[in-house]
Amino acid sequence: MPYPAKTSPEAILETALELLEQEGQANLSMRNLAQQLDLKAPSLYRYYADKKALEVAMVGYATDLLRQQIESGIEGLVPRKALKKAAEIYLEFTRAHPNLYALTMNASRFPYHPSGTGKALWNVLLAVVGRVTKNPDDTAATVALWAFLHGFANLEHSGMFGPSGPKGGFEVGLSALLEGFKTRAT
Amino acid sequence: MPYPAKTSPEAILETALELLEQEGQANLSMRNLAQQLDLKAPSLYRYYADKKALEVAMVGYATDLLRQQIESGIEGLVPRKALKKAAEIYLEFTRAHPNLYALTMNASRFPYHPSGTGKALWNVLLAVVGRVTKNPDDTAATVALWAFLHGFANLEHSGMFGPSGPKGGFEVGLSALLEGFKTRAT
DNA sequence: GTCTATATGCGGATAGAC
DNA sequence: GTCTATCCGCATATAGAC
Repeated sequence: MPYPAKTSPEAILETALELLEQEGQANLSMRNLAQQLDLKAPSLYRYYADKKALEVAMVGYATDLLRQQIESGIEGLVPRKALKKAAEIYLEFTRAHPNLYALTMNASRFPYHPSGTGKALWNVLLAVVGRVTKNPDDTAATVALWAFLHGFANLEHSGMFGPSGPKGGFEVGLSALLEGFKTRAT
Repeated sequence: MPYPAKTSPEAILETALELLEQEGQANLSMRNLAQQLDLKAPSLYRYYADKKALEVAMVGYATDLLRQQIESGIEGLVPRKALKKAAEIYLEFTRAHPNLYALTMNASRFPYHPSGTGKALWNVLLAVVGRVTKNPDDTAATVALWAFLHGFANLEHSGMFGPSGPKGGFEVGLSALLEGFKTRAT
């Protein structure tokens, strides 16, 4: 008869995030998570209906955090600088939380849900790009930037660049896209 | 006492490739694979030491096939056209074999091995980009292109573009990169 | 609210008979 | 070369006692 409760939805979420980053997605099991919280696995189901519900919460946290970091990081910058800064923050985020980012983007398992935190993040990127291309709803250009950022982060995290590394590929690609987007504005 | 053998390394590999595309990576188990071949799982270990060895063979097949398709597809094209064509073939490949492509690029599990088929594929991309940037060893630009292609393919396959789709983002990004690469040549 | 015990299912891989 | 039988481990999730 433990009072008060030994845990909470927030504590579970926090611990899950830590466990994900430290042990990787493959080791994020309800058993391991419970162990970290000095609990047994069945107790977790009082707070999250199933594992997917917990993952949805984790993805929501991730997209919200990234959006916040970008929004505050680009404040007061002119369009071009803002886009570059947003790209850098995005990449830094994928480096700081590689497994959380992978979970977030591996979300083909979650049904598309337009009114989520992912939509808010998308809108921030859309606005940043729009200020450069002079088109506030430039889906195509935003998709292009997103693809580049995501691809670079993913290849880097997967170790696909090998021991020699990307050799300035990020800066070159970002500059080229910016150049192309400027042309697009005229 | 079955003579001749009921299977072969080649037949196993082929069936594994089919099974991967049809059922997805999660369902590619030694048991399922054996069933497709009218075998029992233990028999497979006579031909591949373990599952990882089989996956290595699959990745080798994928990178080799993609390299071949790009090489023959760009034959006789001028540099700019060749790069565009190579990018299109790359994307088409990821659409034709999404799960095989994912396995190939998910290869952080495989140790980096410079003398594999992946290196040959990289060299083709390097040459294609080099003809545009007038630098036969332009690692940075090749990384940028690769990141864009991989990112776009990955986001598309994950359903991250949502119901509205990428809205021309591929063409816009590719043109922007090409534009930037041309500038790089001067 | 947490626990033990369990249902149920999956996977990779091996030993040893035939 | 293929098989049966098995070991061993992992997982999500539930029932019901406390």
